[in-house]
Amino acid sequence: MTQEHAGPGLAKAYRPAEVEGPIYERWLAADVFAPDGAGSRADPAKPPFVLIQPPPNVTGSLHLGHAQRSAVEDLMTRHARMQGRAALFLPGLDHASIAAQVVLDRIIAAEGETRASLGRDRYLERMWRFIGETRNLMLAQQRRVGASCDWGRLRFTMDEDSSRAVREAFARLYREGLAYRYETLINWCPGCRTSLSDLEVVATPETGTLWTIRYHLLDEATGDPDHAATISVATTRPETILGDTGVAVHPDDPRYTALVGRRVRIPFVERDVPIIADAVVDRAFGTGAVKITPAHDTDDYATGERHHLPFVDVMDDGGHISAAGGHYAGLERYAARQRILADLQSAGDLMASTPHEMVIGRCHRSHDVVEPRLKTQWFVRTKPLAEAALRATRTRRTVILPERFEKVWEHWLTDIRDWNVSRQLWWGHRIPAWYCPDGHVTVTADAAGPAACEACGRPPAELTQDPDIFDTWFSSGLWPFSTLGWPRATADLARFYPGTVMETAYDIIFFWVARMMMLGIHFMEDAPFEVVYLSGLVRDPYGQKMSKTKGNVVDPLEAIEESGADALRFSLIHGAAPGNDQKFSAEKLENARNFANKLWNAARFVLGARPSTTPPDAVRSAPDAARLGPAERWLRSRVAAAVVAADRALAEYSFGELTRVLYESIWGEYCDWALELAKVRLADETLPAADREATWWTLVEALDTYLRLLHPVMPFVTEAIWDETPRAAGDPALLIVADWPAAPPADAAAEAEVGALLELVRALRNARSEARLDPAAWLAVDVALPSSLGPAFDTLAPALERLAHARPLRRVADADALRSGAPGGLAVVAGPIEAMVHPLAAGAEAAARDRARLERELAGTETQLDGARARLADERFVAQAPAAVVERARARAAELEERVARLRASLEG
RNA sequence: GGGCGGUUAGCUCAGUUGGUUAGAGCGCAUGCUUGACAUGCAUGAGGUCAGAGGUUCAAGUCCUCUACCGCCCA
Repeated sequence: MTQEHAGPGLAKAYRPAEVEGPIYERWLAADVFAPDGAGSRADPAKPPFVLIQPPPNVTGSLHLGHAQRSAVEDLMTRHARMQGRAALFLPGLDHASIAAQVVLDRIIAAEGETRASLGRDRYLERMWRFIGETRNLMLAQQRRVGASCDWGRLRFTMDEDSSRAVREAFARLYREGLAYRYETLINWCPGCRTSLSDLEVVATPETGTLWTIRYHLLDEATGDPDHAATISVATTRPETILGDTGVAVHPDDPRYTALVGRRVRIPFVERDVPIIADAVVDRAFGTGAVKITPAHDTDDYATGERHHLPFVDVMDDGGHISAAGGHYAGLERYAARQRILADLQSAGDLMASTPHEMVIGRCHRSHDVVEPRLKTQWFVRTKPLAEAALRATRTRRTVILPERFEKVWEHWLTDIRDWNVSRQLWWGHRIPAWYCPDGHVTVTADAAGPAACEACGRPPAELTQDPDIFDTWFSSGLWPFSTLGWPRATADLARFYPGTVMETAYDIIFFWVARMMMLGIHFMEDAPFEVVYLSGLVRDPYGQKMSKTKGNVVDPLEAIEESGADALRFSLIHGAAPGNDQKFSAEKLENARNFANKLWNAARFVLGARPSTTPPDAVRSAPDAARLGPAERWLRSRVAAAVVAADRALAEYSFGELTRVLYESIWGEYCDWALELAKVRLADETLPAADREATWWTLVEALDTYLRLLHPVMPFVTEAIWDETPRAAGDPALLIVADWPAAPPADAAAEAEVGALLELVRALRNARSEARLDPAAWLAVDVALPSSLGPAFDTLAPALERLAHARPLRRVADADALRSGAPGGLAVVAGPIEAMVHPLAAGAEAAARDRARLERELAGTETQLDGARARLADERFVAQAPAAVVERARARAAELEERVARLRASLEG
């Protein structure tokens, strides 16, 4: 594409598939994505713009949510780049520890393998092979969306730099006493065979069963069970009977006072346990007596600690009963439950069973019921870190958008509990802790491991590394600085930390944003970003979350192939507000595609309408102000308004507003009016060439500005058109690095004059339509207008004729002259302008319809006038409202009065 | 149990610090092969802004309560 082929060189319809690929290649070749690339035009005096991409999970293809977020991230990056800031959009991929294992487990299952059959080393090999395949696919998808990432700085959460950062971060936390190893009750997923953080457990309301079970008290004399003396307990989990080490009642419960201190025999495991009194027991629940299983229940754990009860773990890692469960050993936990219930039944000790509404914790990956279990795990002490994160948001060092999320942020960080970072998985960062046979712990950031046991000096050969890996969010939490080279003191780290914006979906605000804030502030002594922009979720047209299992996932590539990347981006940004979910629909996509096509065709017209006197390679400069007509001045003023509105929307991160402004300006003003007004003038050979040139340059200037404003949202089509658009001196070769436009001054007079004349065109069209006159007929129209509009009218009359399909459009002296002409005309009132349309053949029917139209208009206007008068009659309004508001109300009332008078005159005349 | 959000045209959604006549897209109706575009053009119909109360000269917008829908935390 070259300038010589401008206009005619553009195809009749915009075909994104032919345009997008080559343009992306040109951007890459020009090296404009990197803030320090050869093609960068960044001003070193301006602050850099840094957006580290939330790394998508490397496990699969991208969905519409990714496309939406890439679009928003890219929009911000491109805007900043055009403002002359060094803009870093750093891409990445996440190894997604547990999520990846779930995916790979499914794949190898289809191959007849299991994690166990492969073993750790071969499993990890298989994983690297798998992500080698998905990785390139995912990166290609991002390019198709148009993301202007600095691919040279691409990072992976499992690459060497990230590993170094993870080891260093953990070693420092350990030294500072912020990481510790401890045995306690943790969340265990038997399906994933790993512990989970509290966030990964999903509280699920379910209807279970509450069973009442009878335990036999021991005869105090013989120590044998007394078949007559029993205590009944209520439980939803009979299988945990095997781990019971106590029965508890409320200390003030008279039903049981006499039993406290007695012992009962736990059936099947034949364990004798005490009846204890503890205020934690809810007397109203079940029988008022509860079994205590300290190793399998959070509340029981605390009770067990208070009363020094033994902790008996009766399950294994796969959720089967362990050897501690006697002859139930080996049974899956729910099978064991059924067997135990049956055995209780036959023993006569199952007293009742009732449906019970309860909340069950399930694994957010596998949906297995999470088992509380006693395990030794690594924890991060979060309290001090969370306080620092709260300070950052409270002082507005970091702002969360939309602001309402700051409330949940406050709440969660205030009540935060320590973070279990150990996972019993294979795919992830190995915990850099080594244990010696004496139980000493050595933590080191050294990739080679410790030189000796820190405590007793035993050689490395006698030390064993912790088999566990880190929660995937631990490495993610370091992302804002690990990506920049930390812990090494790199130039990137100095220049690009802290970042500017963190864009992510609101559903991972705790998983991720909170951890980045905590760890960023801790290690870098400054919050990792200025703004947290939380996107909503993209749902299907019915409001459902998109998921592979539901089969309602829309592949962004399909949408791109169908309608183009720009259309997809626009449709995902248009009408969306931060933090609000949005439904994706084919109609929105189609509308966006139509918009791209509209812009394309407008450009095709403008570029093809170059006056013959203007050379094809002419350098663009501001049009000659002395030769601008009212339409040109009007357009320039409207463009200025668009720049102001776009700047405002961007400053407020209101990207839906940005697209709304641009759509309305480009389609509703530029295409619908400015181009149509210009057509006549451009074709008018009687005008001096310089006038026609000034008109054309005004159109080109406006197009150029719109392209710049729209580029961050629709980068491909704008770049393609700009390639054909005359450049100004100093413009770069590519729009992506062109300057963001500055708003030219507004022209209030031109806006008022042309605005009134366009209103006349609308009123004439309306009159013709309402009277059902022949749409093809050129109708003679007389116009009476205030003298202030005279010059603009005279200049624009030929264009107005064309737009209203009215010819001749004659200016008459005043309204009386209007009515003194031939009878049978249709009266039209448009603001301060009055007109009389003369139908070719005066029909009684048309006249009647026209009368009805005028009467409707009069009635509506009178209603408005009544309202305006009532308002002004209110003394309190006049006294208390701001003077400007009152003034506007007065002007409004005066205008309505005039309008009513004109309509009345028209009806009478 | 605690908290947050939503309820605006047939559908999907915007709506700035309260201030003219509440907007858009799609859909609908009536027309139009007007030389950039039928992926288009013109005109039109369609809303007591969930309900009730309050603050204010003025409320879709602020406050209180209610109903329904959704989400988060426990």
